[in-house]
Amino acid sequence: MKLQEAKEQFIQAWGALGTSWGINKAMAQIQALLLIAPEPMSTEDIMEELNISRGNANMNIRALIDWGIVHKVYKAGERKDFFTSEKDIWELARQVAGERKRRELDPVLKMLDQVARVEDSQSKEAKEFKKVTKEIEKFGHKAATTLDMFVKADQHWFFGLFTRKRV
Amino acid sequence: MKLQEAKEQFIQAWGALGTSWGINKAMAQIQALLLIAPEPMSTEDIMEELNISRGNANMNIRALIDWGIVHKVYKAGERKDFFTSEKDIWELARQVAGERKRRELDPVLKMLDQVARVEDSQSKEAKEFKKVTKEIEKFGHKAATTLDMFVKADQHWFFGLFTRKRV
DNA sequence: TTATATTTTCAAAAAATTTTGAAAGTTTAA
DNA sequence: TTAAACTTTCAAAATTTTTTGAAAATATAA
Repeated sequence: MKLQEAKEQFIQAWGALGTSWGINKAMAQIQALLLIAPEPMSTEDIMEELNISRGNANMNIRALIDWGIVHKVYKAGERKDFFTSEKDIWELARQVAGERKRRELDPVLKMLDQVARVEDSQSKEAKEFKKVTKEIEKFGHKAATTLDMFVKADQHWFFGLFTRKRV
Repeated sequence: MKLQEAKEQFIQAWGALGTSWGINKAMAQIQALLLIAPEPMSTEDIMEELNISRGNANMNIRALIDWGIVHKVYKAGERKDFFTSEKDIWELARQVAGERKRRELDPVLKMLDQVARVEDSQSKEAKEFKKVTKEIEKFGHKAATTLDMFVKADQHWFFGLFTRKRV
């Protein structure tokens, strides 16, 4: 396989994966492109390589920066901004996991805490509602703890948990 | 908070959560509704409660069955189909994790294996490409192993790993 | 069998999301 | 200062995804 073909396949697959995880295609593809780029890229480089507009590139680069996985780089003697991706995959996964927890899991836990205070608790309906939401809340808290550990953990320790023999 | 209000809040939050994980709103909301329903529901019950069309209800119920988290139930003397959700949250999470691994992670690993066979490996570009994709592949395999463990694991053992003291 | 109930399909419509591109805003060099 | 380089914004357009609803298909009872 030629390099160009391989790159295209990688970028397109990464875009498709992003899509099924609620991340828009351009954003995922920019991330993929920066991952495999040996040098920081400018907005124009990215626009050209992915065939996307300036506005699209700009917005998604900033979203990636907001996620903490792409960084602005200043090049001496250059006026434009350049961008690189975090390249350490463990670091990337930690960052994404931490952000998604904060943005999605934490608000759901808050909501579950709210709805647990349902007044009625005589009816069959209310009983089932309370039971299920409490179970989800318990699970959610355990997941939150696990994610917090993951975010702080050392890669070798973490994966070791699943490859070493069960005690 | 009144039960009706709590239900609505739960269902709408679940729908929103689904959306940010690449699952459509109706599908996530049907799942939420069945989770808190004390009895199996018919397509009509679901249509009415969520204000969605028959086609929409039908397609998404089938998608949920396809994911293995909603089941058809036959009610004696009734002609229509009724549906329930898997209610055990651990079981639900296992099922979803297993399916997503199969549908998304496995194909990406296959792609990475493909692109690793890039011919050129002299250029800086090709070197970086190989390096990064190999790193992702290694990480991906570890994630796959972890998911496989999760899917087979007992809840208490699994969460215990993160709450017990590190050895 | 026939009629009725129920489910499925899918083209078209609606809604949601993404992308564009040009204008406005900002920064930097001279 | 001014002007050029560069970045940001956002309304409109394009695209993608979801939803609808009615017709077709299937299943069940009489």
